[in-house]
Amino acid sequence: MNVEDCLKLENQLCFPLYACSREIIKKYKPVLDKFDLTYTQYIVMMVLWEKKQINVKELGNILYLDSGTLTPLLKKLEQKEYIVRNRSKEDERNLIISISEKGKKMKSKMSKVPEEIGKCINLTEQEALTLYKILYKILNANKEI
Amino acid sequence: MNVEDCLKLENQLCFPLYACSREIIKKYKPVLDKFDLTYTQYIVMMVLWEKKQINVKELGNILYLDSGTLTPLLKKLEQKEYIVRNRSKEDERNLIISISEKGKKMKSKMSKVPEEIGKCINLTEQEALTLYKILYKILNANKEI
DNA sequence: TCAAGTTAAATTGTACACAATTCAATTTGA
DNA sequence: TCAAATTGAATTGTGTACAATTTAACTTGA
Repeated sequence: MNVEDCLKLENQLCFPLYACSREIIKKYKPVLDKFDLTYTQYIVMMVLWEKKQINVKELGNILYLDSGTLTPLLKKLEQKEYIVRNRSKEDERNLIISISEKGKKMKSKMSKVPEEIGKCINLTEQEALTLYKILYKILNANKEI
Repeated sequence: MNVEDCLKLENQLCFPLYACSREIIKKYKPVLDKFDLTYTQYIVMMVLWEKKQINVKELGNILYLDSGTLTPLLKKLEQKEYIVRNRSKEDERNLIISISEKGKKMKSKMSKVPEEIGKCINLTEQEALTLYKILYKILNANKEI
């Protein structure tokens, strides 16, 4: 590709990634609004449905987010009573995030969410799988450094 | 997929999209810092290198951004003297964004940027193309509605 | 054993994103 | 023709993102 063309928006890979990510997250909004969750809060809840307990550092590693983003977000989730924040007895530096009963109960109510969103994305099973694999190839390579 | 599994983070398609987008944009930072541009400012400049002139609405359509995001960002680009903001004579509602001489000159200085970023992404030519096509399939389908 | 180094969260400051509203300019239709 | 509707930016308010710094707790090594 020549110098002229390589700086065209249409020849970038990051731009459609960035735009696509935001467009899909917009589709989540009306669905998640019913549960008083933002998309970022929703993926935090997803981690907690699996892990039950986790500290901020580990949570950040999983979600590629730092304490600057997570601290205020976790405080909001605690206000909504979906999680509990507690300092670790063994190491006071660690803040342990635990899911609350209310948070656990929400999971079953949200079981239709992935399906609802899936309907909005016009990919074949095969395309979705290919996309998934390529994205994780990028993410995993990135992590190794 | 059962109800239990469909709410697992690892089974989501949006999450790696969201994480990947942010991870790649982070890679742009040290490169764009040299030009005193953020990633969003950079893609605005890309549009202007091609179009020379465009109003906020059209720019927003291309970048999937609204005036709430663009208005303050464009004011910053004007302060840096990369663009000029002017009301249209024909229709005072339209704000015409034009590239400045300084903005034009920056383009050639930035010709190595896409290559530098490309080196950070470990995809084969074929994978990159596949990813590109799938992302635009999603974006275009979304636009039609 | 305790000063120096490291670590985990929190804080600070900047910059998006975006929904919702406002404001001003233009268009439209009875 | 002019009030009502529409349109394009700007504004307002909330919620991330993230770099850089700070704070407090823990670890380490001379």
